[in-house]
Amino acid sequence: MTKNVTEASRSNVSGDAEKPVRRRGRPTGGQLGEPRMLLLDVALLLFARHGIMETTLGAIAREAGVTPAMVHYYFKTREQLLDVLIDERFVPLRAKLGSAFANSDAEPAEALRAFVEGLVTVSEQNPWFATLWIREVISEGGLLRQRIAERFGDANQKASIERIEKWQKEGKLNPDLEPSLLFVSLFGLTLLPLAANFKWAEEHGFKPRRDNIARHAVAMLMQGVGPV
Amino acid sequence: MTKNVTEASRSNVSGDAEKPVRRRGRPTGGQLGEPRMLLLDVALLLFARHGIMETTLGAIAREAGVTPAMVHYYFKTREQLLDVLIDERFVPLRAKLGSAFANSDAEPAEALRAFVEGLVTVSEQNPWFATLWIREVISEGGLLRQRIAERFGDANQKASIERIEKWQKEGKLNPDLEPSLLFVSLFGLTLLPLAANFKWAEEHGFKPRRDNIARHAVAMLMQGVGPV
Amino acid sequence: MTKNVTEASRSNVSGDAEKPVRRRGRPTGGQLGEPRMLLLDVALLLFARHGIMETTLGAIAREAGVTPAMVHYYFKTREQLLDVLIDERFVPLRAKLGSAFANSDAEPAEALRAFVEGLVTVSEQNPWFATLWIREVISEGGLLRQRIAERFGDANQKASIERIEKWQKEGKLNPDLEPSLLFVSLFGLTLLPLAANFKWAEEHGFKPRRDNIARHAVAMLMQGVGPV
Amino acid sequence: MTKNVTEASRSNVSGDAEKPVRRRGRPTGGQLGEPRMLLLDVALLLFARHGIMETTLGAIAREAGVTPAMVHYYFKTREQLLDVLIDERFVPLRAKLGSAFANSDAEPAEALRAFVEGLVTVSEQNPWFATLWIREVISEGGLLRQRIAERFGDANQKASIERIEKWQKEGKLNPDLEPSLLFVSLFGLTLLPLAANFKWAEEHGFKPRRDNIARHAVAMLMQGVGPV
DNA sequence: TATGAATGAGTCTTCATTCAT
DNA sequence: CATGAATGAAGACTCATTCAT
Repeated sequence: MTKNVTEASRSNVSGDAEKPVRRRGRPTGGQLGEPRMLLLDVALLLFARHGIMETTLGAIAREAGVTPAMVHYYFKTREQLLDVLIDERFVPLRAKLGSAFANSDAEPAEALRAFVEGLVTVSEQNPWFATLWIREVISEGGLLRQRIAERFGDANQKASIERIEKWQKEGKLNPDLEPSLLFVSLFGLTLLPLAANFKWAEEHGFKPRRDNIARHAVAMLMQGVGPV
Repeated sequence: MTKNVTEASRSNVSGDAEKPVRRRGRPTGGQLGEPRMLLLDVALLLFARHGIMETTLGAIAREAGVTPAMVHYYFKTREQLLDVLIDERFVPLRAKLGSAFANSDAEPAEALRAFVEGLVTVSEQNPWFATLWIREVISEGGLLRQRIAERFGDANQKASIERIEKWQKEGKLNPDLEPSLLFVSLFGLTLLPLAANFKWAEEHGFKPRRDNIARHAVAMLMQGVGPV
Repeated sequence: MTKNVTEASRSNVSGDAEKPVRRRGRPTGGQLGEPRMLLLDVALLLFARHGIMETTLGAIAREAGVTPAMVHYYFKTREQLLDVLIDERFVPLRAKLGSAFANSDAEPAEALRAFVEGLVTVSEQNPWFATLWIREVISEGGLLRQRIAERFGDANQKASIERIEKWQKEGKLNPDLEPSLLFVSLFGLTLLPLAANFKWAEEHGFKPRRDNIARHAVAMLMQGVGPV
Repeated sequence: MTKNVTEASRSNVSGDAEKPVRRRGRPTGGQLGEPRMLLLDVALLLFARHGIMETTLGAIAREAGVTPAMVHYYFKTREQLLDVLIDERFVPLRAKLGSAFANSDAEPAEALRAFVEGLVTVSEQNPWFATLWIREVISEGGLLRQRIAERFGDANQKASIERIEKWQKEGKLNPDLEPSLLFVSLFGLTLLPLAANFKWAEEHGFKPRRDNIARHAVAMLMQGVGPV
């Protein structure tokens, strides 16, 4: 059969190593829904690497070694792919983080430290987390922001803020802090450095400064910049 | 990627009025190069609102009330528009911030506080600054990151880091901090909340919590979360 | 450059009916890759009719009764369409012509006559051949020139030239000829008249002067203009 | 004044040396209509170098060191530029060649030889002649073909053909030639090699093989390929 | 379940052309 | 005379999406 020029000539345009997660060849068999999971993984990887809008369904398909039509087959539309990603990947993490804090009856400072360390741990286990959270969740206009907000009423958030205010009144927390900003600050001390520094799959082994980030964030948290 | 999905689904996602900055009608007279400046303004506004890749030249043109061909007339390519934006809008701000810190011979903590307040001030005067810096400069893969780096060698950055290390050795700064992360933390304490909360030009009057953000950041900076 | 001037002003410049090769309606069924071949045919037709640069992908699509996007689907870029055209249409013909001459051990004059007749035959069977060869291969700056040269090292050409020199030394060929120009002359005696006169597919039946061209060229070749 | 990126960044895209004929700076004074002539020269140069359709008014303007608007000022439209070019540059040459032949009462073979040598001479003095004649005049669909034909009724051509037929009947010319093709053949023996080999202005001095081309063409003409 | 073929809508870009100055 | 600014129309190319198989 005559073949179009298409695939053959497509060159890897970005300088990235960009090794496909999996390439060609029939799926290795496996469970039902396997390709679906693969596609979600690949999507997260590329979304984090290049941004959501910058990542085309075609790119995801190529990286996963399937046809663009198949991405469509599984998720029907780009929008729905995002929805699925949020429901199946973001919400669980976010819930875990949230409840860990909400249920802790540790001392305030200790609870916050635990939260921060939880953030770093989660990011370590999910390389896409920091980048996507910073770029697409926190930032005004981020593509995931509204969706996540919808699926995650602000009851939670309100409770947290009130808890902080209570702690401040009890003299257990720096009273100059702005309760509504504290959580953003915690993200800023952890996810932002991670988003800024994370070198993707290309960096085999040697994950740099992970510990440092946690230690640094905790240091800021506990004491600020001033000397002991 | 296609913009149509976006367009279709973001229809005034944050309730923005999305009123064009200026509409039709002959240029209001004015200085030479006026439209060029208008276009740069509009571009920054939309880049910050929706992200760089998400913003088409056509969208900029529409918002500015000109034809897409005219955007092209002034900047020739999308790439060059970015370059101009960086050279004429980012670099000056960045230089101002940098030199303010570099030349300060105040006490460490005081210098950092000044830097943080400078950041907030700059962001106040340039509504696009926080969002774009967080999304497109700091974040790995951000579209402005490399360009800005190119135009802004790391000599500067290195000097700052060494200065911090020196301060730590002199016992003037919390020794548990990671020098290379301190600046990212400062961005995280200021720009991140700004990027997260800023409601654009549409919000006439009532600029919320600006003071709070500076105060909160300084509080974190000076003392951490702990009570006095 | 703009096509609109052209389009507007060449409206059936040579009285061509300009009937599309095929119009709308579902593909007539048929073999796999059928549209690809159709597109190649149409492309050659239009390239020969109007020149390569003057022929837009859109024009090819229109003529073939498909969407511009589909041309793109099959060839991805204009450049690649040219490459395919060369590889699949030009190179085979050129190879046939070349080898026919190279392998002939006929007398010199006879070999040249055969080559000339081969040229005319090929042009008869491939209406686009003469025009495109003259305009885009031979002429300095022709769009196909370099590409064909790349795919067709000059080893061949060199061998032919040396053969001619040998013949001249053996007294079997007019010694006043310039070996390196002989082949161009042969093209000039055959393809140039063809390129100048050929009325395209539109002219059903009645193919004018084909025989004459061969006869004339051979007459010039064998004897020049002088009387017997 | 703020300057658009436009000019500054336009890079010379083709590998050609492409030294502008004249650059910037006010016209050096001079006679009325001077720029007009310059523009015609530049246009012919570029048309021959890159083809007519491929050459934009902008390119001509740049090469001539003027604004695109000025090209327009002098010629109003692209179409009219072509018309002017034909009237002022082609027609005179063509007339000279034609009348030289028509008025010659030399022996047939001698008249043809003179015509051929005239062609080569004209091409030598007008580097653009061969290429443009081959590509845009002789070739079916050439952009100049129809226009030149219009301005140059075929009375002339008919007369020439009849003259040739007469000569044939008188036994003064090879009777196997096709009268209507003889002139095309002459072009093919002279202009085609010239069009194929001409290296533009870049080749300072050293004009290769010009003499050879005339000699070769005459040799073919007088005697064909056969040995003496 | 999967995909090759096809397309409509949209992107950036180019260009000839206009016009006020 | 000359041009900077502006634009409409078109060009190549991209992409999400559909659909028959």
